[in-house]
Amino acid sequence: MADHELDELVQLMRGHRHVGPGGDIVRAHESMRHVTILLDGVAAVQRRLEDGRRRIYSFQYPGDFCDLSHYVLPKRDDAVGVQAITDFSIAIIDYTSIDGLLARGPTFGLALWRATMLDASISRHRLLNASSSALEGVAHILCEQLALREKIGITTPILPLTQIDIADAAGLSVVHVNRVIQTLRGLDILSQENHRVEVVDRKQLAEVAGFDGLYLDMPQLLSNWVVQIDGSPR
Amino acid sequence: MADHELDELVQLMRGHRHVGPGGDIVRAHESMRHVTILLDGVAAVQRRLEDGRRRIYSFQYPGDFCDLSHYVLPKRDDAVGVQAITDFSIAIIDYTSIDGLLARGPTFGLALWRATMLDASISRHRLLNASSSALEGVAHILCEQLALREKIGITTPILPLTQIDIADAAGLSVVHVNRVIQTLRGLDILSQENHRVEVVDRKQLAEVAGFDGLYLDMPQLLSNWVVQIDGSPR
DNA sequence: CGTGCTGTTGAGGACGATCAATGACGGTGG
DNA sequence: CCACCGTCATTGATCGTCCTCAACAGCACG
Repeated sequence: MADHELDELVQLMRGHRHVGPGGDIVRAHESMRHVTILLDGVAAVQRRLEDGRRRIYSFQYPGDFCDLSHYVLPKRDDAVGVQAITDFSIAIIDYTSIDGLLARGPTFGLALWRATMLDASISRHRLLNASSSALEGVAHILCEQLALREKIGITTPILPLTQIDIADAAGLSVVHVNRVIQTLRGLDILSQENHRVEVVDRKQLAEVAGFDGLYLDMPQLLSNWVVQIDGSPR
Repeated sequence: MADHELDELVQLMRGHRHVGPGGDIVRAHESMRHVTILLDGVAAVQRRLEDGRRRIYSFQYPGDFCDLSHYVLPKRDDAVGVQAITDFSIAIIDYTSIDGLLARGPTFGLALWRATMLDASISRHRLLNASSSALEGVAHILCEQLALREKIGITTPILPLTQIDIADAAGLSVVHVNRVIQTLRGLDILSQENHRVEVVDRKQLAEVAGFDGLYLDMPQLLSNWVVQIDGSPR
């Protein structure tokens, strides 16, 4: 997508809003008339089960669309919601604006299609990952998050995720995630500091995880641009 | 997508081809200049790991596109391939033809985007499913396959999958899948006949699986039409 | 009539869940 | 300033699920 097309998209954004940690951005079972774009912060795409457990499908960073699926498949109700992990802010684009851009030519549609394909690809990758050990699984999630954050210019080795978040993303119990983290600390991959997930040896982490990173190699990413719009420090 | 648009698509198809069980339709690491459409038979979207194991991401039926992801993300190499489960035949559409249709207006692009979104949605569902028990997992896969087959007019209660296929799809060992199948037979959900997966009590199967089926409720499915084109019995 | 693939069965062991209790930290109100 | 509470992190013990290894039976194929 060329620069002037990004500009057009940006000009359609309206209604900035702030949300605190734990707040819902996209509630399940809610019908929408606009898509939401994450401007700053971290969010979890998740699903709540009847018994109160939750499953995190992916994490989102600035530049990600939160609820494109509702635009494409409005009837479908996955019971999938998006929840704030940290403080953050969002912008909104009306469906009618999207309609207009799509009608203009195939470029914009291709870009959105591509974004969805990437999501699907990452989901598939998660499936692969799911069948391996807990150590590998957790390490893989950490690698993936580091890589995703780096792509949008966030370079701290400290991840803003609680062990609960990691457990729900990895499909493990919190207790076991804790033990895995202890192990990673023992291997000098995570810092010794308690109450914090800080990666100190990324190379070894990638080795433990069997992390490839190729699947994140996104040609023509849709991200990278919101940073310029928002300009807020992170 | 309206009927006349489907017709256009059909007219762009060329190069029918037959493949035997076990054959590759889409090999990993291969660059393409066309997309492939499954006309008849069953295929597995899978990935081979270094150690020889394989992981099945999904099964495909007539009307499914085998390799849309290569069109959208040509650079990306997931090492994902498509393999024949049964005998089957395919057709081919050149990238240039797709380009042409996309340029014509947003309808076609939306349909393809939607198909991808559905894939992503099914992948996510699989992730949910993965964290539950083996019994639930296998039952869920069986339900899903029955539902998918029904959508395109296949109503036999006999699934053409080996226990190995099911194991690779569920992320379980073959041995354990066998035991789960024994259990399902004991519950009179599967037929007693060995060497065959035949569902006799679908309702109870759905109950065991916690199967919802809503996530397969595809508005404006891209399938259903190849059946009319090909006309071959199944 | 061997050879190979799928399915079946048994025994032992590793991994991760669950239950339960405690510690560390931050915020709130008396 | 301190007691109280909620959330997150940590640790121990026990138990169930599922994997691995190993052997064998049925069936198709040449």
